[in-house]
Amino acid sequence: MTLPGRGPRGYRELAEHLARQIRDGIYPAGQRLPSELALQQTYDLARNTVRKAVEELEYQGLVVVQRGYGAVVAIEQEKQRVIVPAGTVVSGRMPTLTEAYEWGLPRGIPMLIATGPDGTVIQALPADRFEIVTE
Amino acid sequence: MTLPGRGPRGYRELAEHLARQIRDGIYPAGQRLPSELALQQTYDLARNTVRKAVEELEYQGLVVVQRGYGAVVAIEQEKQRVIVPAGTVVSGRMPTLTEAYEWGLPRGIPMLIATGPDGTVIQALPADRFEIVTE
DNA sequence: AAGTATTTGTCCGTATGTATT
DNA sequence: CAATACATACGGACAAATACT
Repeated sequence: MTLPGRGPRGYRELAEHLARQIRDGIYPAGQRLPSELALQQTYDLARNTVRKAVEELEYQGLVVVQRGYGAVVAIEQEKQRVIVPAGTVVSGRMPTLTEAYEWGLPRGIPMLIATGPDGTVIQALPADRFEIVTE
Repeated sequence: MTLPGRGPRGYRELAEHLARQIRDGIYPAGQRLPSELALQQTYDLARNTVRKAVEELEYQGLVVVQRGYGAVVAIEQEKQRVIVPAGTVVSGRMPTLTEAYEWGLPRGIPMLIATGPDGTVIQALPADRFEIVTE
C-alpha cells in the first residue's frame, strides 16, 4: 500500500530509485524488473510515467527491455579486445539506426570509432562487445 | 496540407524523415527544427508522437533540445585529444546521471573510458569534447 | 520591469497492437 | 487459445523556460 507523498514522485525519482536498487543488488544482473503494471501499482503512478523511468534506465545501459517479456538488468559482457596501431584516434558516438539494426544493439550502447591519424575510419564497433587497445 | 496516407507515419518514420533532412542540409547545424506544434500540424500526428520522434534524434546525438526554445541541430565540436600510454584500454558507455550533470551533457553523448592494462580507470571523458589517442 | 506568446517538460487517461509465455 | 507484458498512438491539462514586446 502506498501512502500519499511517500516514495519516488515523477519519472526521474523513480528512475533513480530503481537504479539504486539495481546497484544495491536487489535486482541482480539477468533478472527482470517488476512489470510496468506492478510498478504502476506499487508507486501509484501512471503507466506512461513508469515507462519513462524504465526508458531512462535503458538509456543508461542499465537494463534491456524485451517486448512481451520485461526489463532485464543488463549483463556485463565479456569484451573482445581489438588491437590498433599507435597513433590511432578513438572517439565515441551513438549508433545510427542502420548500425543499431546491423549489430542488434539495445538502447544505451554507444559505438567506439577508431580512426587513423589522417582521419580515415578504421573501425566502428559496439561498446558492449568490444574495447580498443593499442600496443 | 497533408493528404492522408502521405508522408511519414508513426514516430520512427518521422524520425528517419527528419534525420534525412538534417543530413541533406535542409536544417543546418545550429538551426532549429520546426516546433513540435508545427511538426504536429504538418504531418498530422499527435504531439506525443512528434515528441517521440525528436527524442530519437536526440538519442542519436543529432539534435540538442532546449526547453522553451526548440530542437537545435547538433554542432560538431572541436575535440581535444587526450594522449594515453600504449597498452591503455579504451571502452565506452553512457554517462551516469552524476556524470551527465557534472559535464552538462545533453542526451546522446557517450563517455570514453580509458583504463590501464590492470583495469584501473585512468579517465572518463565525454565523447563530444574528447578523443583518445595513444603514442 | 512586466506581461504575453511561444515552446518544451511532465503527468495523467484511454485504446489498441504485437510479442512472449 | 489465453494471459501477461511491452509498443504505439491518440487526447488533454498544466508547469516551466525562453523570447519578445
